[in-house]
Order: sequence, then structure tokens, then C-alpha cells
Amino acid sequence: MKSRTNLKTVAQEAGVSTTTVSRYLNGTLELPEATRDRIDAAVIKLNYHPNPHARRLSLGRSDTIAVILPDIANPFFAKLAAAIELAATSHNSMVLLHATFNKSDRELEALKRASQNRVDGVVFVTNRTPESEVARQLNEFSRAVILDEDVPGGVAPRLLCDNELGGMLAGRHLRSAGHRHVAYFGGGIDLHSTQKRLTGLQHGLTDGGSEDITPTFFLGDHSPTSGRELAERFLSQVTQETAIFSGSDELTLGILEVFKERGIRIPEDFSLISFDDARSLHLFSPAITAVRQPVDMLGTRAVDILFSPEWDDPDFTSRTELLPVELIERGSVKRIGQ
Amino acid sequence: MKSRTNLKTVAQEAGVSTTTVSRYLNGTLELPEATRDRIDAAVIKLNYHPNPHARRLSLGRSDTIAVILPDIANPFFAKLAAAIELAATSHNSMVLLHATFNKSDRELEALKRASQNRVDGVVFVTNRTPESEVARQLNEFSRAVILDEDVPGGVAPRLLCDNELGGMLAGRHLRSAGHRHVAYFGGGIDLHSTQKRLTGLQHGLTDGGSEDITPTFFLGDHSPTSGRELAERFLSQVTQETAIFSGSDELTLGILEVFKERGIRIPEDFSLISFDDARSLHLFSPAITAVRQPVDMLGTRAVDILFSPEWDDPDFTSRTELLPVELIERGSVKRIGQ
DNA sequence: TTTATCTAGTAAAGCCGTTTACTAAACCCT
DNA sequence: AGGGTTTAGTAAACGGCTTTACTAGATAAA
Repeated sequence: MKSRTNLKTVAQEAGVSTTTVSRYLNGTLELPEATRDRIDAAVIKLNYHPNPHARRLSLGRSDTIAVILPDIANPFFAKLAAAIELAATSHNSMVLLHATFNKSDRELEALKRASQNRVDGVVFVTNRTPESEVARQLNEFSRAVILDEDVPGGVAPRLLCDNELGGMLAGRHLRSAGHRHVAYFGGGIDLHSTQKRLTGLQHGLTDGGSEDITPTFFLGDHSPTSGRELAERFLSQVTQETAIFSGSDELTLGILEVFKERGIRIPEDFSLISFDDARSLHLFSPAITAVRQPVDMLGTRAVDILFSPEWDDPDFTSRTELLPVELIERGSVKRIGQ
Repeated sequence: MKSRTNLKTVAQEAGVSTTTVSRYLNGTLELPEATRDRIDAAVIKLNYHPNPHARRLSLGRSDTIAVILPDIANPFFAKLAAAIELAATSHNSMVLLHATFNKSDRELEALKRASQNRVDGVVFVTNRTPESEVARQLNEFSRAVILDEDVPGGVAPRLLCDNELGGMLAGRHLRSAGHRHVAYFGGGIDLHSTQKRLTGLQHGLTDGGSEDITPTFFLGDHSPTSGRELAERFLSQVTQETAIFSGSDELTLGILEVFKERGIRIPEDFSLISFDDARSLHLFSPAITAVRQPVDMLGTRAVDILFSPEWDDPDFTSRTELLPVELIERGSVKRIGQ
């Protein structure tokens, strides 16, 4: 069934040595036309394709990158994976996907598998602050990029969205709609995203104003379940808040479910802004205003970084790149009196 | 950085031959405890992991399966990919993802890449009826499974959801709510899904009744864009229809967008049932009733089939397995008078 | 004519496991 | 003591490609 032809067969058919065929096919040998034609003919006739295992063994590379992320079924990561796959293809590389479900043992396992598979590079995405063991394992790779959330101790270039800008945009938008008391829902306080967004949110809310407005926050993890819990907690503790800034579509999902069950209306009872905008938030009830992450760009750029020639530069691994986010206004923020 | 240890180093360290180490590690050689201990110690000390490229070259297999599907960013396929990845991991295999965007040239390209990569098996998922060229290319694999939609001419076991049952459930539900005139939105008429669902829908609508009720249909492809077009066409041509059975969440998205723009309400103006239920339809406005595909089971079972010992059986490739679907009732079907 | 240069390649080593077929030594039995 | 059986391994071939270092022969230059 599969093509059993190898270099040797082709070489024999063309009447040259395997070296010649190999070098010719890899472009490291100039040949007169007659010889070229014979080899070309043999390759076509025998439908020759180099055995990738042999090739990789010989070259010591795998033409494969690993993408380690929390969950493919999460639309944000799915879009990310799609963008990465597309970009990798154009670099002649394949993509190995590992879902970690945000468990550190699975993160470690995925990293180990990737390392044992001698992948050429790793795109690591997490949702939480991983243990130092994860960073250590990640540092085993000669090429890795840390995406979307920071990994403390990781020696690798970082590619993040501009979380502070995101918080700022949300804050400004809410302020201009009259909101002053806003709750942020997000992952742990140690997360880069949480810290930056809170900072940005505070700046956005304060804006040019004289009084310093500090948002409250409710923290868990980036899952719908956590969204539900945070929503319950929020409802039982809410005092002055009139708006919620939700750190991810997943959290938003949980929040919406709880609110729906309790008959709490958006934006009448609370205004809401989501983060990511990877789901069909425009079809929700109401359409949800959100800060959109540049997910395609994130994926494409991550792959570019992996294949960048700048890895020779020793500083490359300490670089952090920020990609801009944008606010998509829809119907979940209500203008309130003042 | 990476472990540069190889078998030879381990063998030297343990004072035995490479054969011995290899056979011991692969369980094809019994050794006295003292020797075992020496090898174990060497392996640990040197942090030895067999070079997978060498291993694969030697063994002639890749421990990799390819999953070829239309779009990872589509939640249904994303969930499918997640389930497949999980199942593959438990079979010690890796997953190579290829997105085709439903283009036949990309399908062909993905199949060729997979074949050149000597993958151990392929899970092929498409949304349309592919050209015979695709089937031919697919048939090059010694192990492939055709998932979710048929590939005519493909010599491989098929794993589909029970589309007829799905149509039937939708039909019955609509009938019991008083609907008699229903439009099906779906992909091409040549699609297995379209045909079976229409058949099922008709049976469901007719149910025990005496008169034979035939649904109308509006066909395009399974994309939101197509959903929009079909919705427009539907609206310009609608006569008696009171309900729509949409063949996928993607189509539903397009339909909902158009309806929202036109101020057409669901379920007041038209009732709607979606298919797949991979998106958060429960949060849409209104919550959308849907036929749910058993997406996890689909993924798990596909991998099981790939690793099944039954491939020796020559009839195995002509098998078709149907997985049950279920109707999730929500708020998009209105009871109407009669 | 001799030497240098170029053309058109090639031999052989290397990448690293797996597996078949085989052996040396020890042990067992009668 | 002689023969058979275990035990504890091992040598060598194989899988298929890449790459370095080298050569035979032709051509050009001095």
C-alpha cells in the first residue's frame, strides 16, 4: 500500500549513487540536465517520498512543534490552535497538540512527552500560575514560547495580549457609561492577566478623574464552573458594584448561567464586559460587550517567534511582546445615572 | 540541553551490550537481578530516553495518528479533536491535526502529508461530499476511519451519528408541538446527513398520522455564511413553514444573525431546532433546542476503531457504526394551535 | 608539457534503535 | 565423562537518509 521506495531504489533507477540523489533533491548538488532528468523521472516513476523517520533521525530534527494548552474544546484555545496550525504548515512543520486541562501534572507530562519527542519547539499556554517545576521542564527546550499568560521562571520569549490596555478599555467604557463601582472576575491574583487587567481597569475607571477608583475583585480560575461560583459569591456580597468585568468568556458563561437562573438581568441589573470574545457573544442575550484578544495574530506570531533567526541572540528569551486588544461594544453595558 | 544519551552510552555504563539494554527495556529479555539493577541505574543516571526517530525508523511506525477535519475553531470539531487527543494519548499515540476548511485541495494535501509522514492511522472528517480523488487518497492508508459524514468510495469503517434518529426526534418534537410544515437547512443533498435527517424528519413529522408530511429543504454548506444565505432565501420564499430544523450549529448562527437583524423572533415567528449542540446554545436568546451529537463518544470510539485488533478481518472496512443522538429541549420551539 | 581548476559525481561514516540468529559458560543428569 | 539444556547474554544486519571528504577525468592556463 504505502510507497516502499527508498533512496537506493531511486538511485539505481537513475543510475547514480544515493548520495547524488539525496544531495540533488536537497539542493546541495548542481547537476547537468541529463542527470537531473533521469533522477526526476525516477522519482516520479517510483513515487518517491523520503522516509520522514530516517530523515529526522539523520537531521536530528522533527519538523514538529508542540502546542500545549489547557483545552482544545475551549473556543479561544481552539482558535489559537487553528491559527498556530496554519502558521506551522507554512513553515513546513507539523503540530502536536496536548490538552492539559489546567492540571500541573498534565502540563508536566505534556512537556516531557514533547521533549522526548524531540520537537523543534514548544508553544506553551496556561491559564494558571504553574509550579516552578513546570518552568524548569519548559526551560529544557531550546525553543519555547510562553503564550497568553506568564510562566514565572520560564526562560523563553513571552507573547501576551496587552492585558493592561484591555483593562483600561473596559474601565474607560464603563466609566463613560457612568459606572464607578466595578468588580473584576478572574483567575488567581498571581496571574499576569489578573494583575495587569486590574491595573488597567483602575486607570480606565479613574481616567482623568481626581478620585482614585479601585475595582473590587472575585478570583477563582478560568472555567465556567468558577464563573458560577464567583457569580454566587458576588451576588451574596455585592454592595455598590454596578458592573462586572469578566476575565474570560468561560467565566462569562458561568456568570450568565447563574444570572439567568436567578432572573438577574443584564444590563438592567448589572452591566457586563467579557474578555477574549472567542465565543459567539453577539448572539447571547443580550449581546455581550467584550475585549477581544487578537487570537489569530497571537497564534501566527507565536510560530514566527519559534522559527525566528533571532534565537542566537541571548536576550531573545527574555523578550516580552504585547499584542493589542480592542473593545467590541455590544449590548451588555447600560448607561447609568450620575 | 536535550539528553544526548543513547543506547550505547547506557550499555557502556551498565557494562553490557546495546542489544541487552534494548531487549531488556522492551521486555524481550529476562535478566538476573544484578544486571537489571545496573541497567536501571544507568538509565536513571543518564536520564535515558530512546530517540523516537530512531525507534520509529527501526519499527516502521510513527506512534502518530492524523486527524483531518474542516476547522478546529468550530466548537464541534474542537470537541471532537479534544476527545480524540485524549483517547490517542491513552493509546500512547500522538495526534497530528490538519484543518481543511472544507476545501478539497486542502483535504488532499492533508491526506498526502499524513501519508508521507507514515502515520499509523487517519481519522477523516469532512462536511461535504468530497471528490473521488479524496476517497482514492484516503484509501492509500491501511487504517483510516471516516467520521461524521460519509466519503463515497472510501474503503474504511464509518462512524456516524444516527442522523435519521436525529431527524426523527426533531420531527416528533415539532409535530407534538403542533408543527406540520418544517424546513430543513443543511449541506448538499448528496450528504449522508442531509438525506438521513430528511428521512428521519419526515417520519417524525408523519409519526403515526395518516397523512404523509414532507419537509421542505434549503441546502448550502455547513457555515454561518451559508446559514445567513439560507435564512434570507427562506424568508423570501416561506409559505406555510412554521419551524426550521437547522443541520448544524454553524447554520444556526447564521440564521440567528439574520433573524436578529430583521427583527424576526424565535420562537414567536418561527420555531427552531439546531443540530450538534456544541455551542452554548443554552445561553442564546432564546435558549436553542437542539439534537446533540455524542461528540466525546464519537472521538473516543474513532480512536478505538483505529487501534482495534479487528483490522485483520477483511470486512472491517465496510462496517458502519451509528452512535445515538439525543434531543435537548430548550426554549426555541413554540407550541402552536391546531 | 605540466599544473591548476573545474565538473560530476561517489564511498563511507553517522544518526540510533530493534531483532534475528547465534555462542560461551554453567548446570544437570545418568 | 559425555551429552543435553539453561542461562546470560552478544554480533551483526537492518531501517533510510544526510553529509563530509574525496576522486577520476576533463578542461584551462602558463
